Amino acid sequence: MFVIEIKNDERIVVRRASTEDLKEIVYALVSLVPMGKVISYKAIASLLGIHPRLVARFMALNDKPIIIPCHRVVMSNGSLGGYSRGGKVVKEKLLRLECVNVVNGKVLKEHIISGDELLN
DNA sequence: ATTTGCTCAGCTC
DNA sequence: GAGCTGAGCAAAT
Repeated sequence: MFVIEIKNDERIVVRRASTEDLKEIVYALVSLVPMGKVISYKAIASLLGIHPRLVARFMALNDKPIIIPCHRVVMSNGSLGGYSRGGKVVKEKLLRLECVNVVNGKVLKEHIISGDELLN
């Protein structure tokens, strides 16, 4: 993954994406997930060619708790995964508020979108 | 459904 | 630089 940067003097530089870059990109992607849908850590990770755990880490760091809907990111098998602010219980409640069905601690398949669908 | 082994970026020392 | 720790994954059981 690379980023293209345009400097003030109009020079263009291409460099490998730094951790900070990736973090921003991940947040941007997550905020694209619509209400009533969720996406997996893995889907995001494979879009960017990074490890799913790194995506999870970025969620945990989470600068902007409300603005970035990290509750819409779940495990690839539908299990909830974690949530730093209140745990799974809160995460599940938030999802329910958005009309996402959670059964036995798992999000139903129909709500899970792929990376491709996200980029539509 | 549950256990097991793999993973790799970040954190700590 | 080496070792530990996960908001995970996938295969085997």
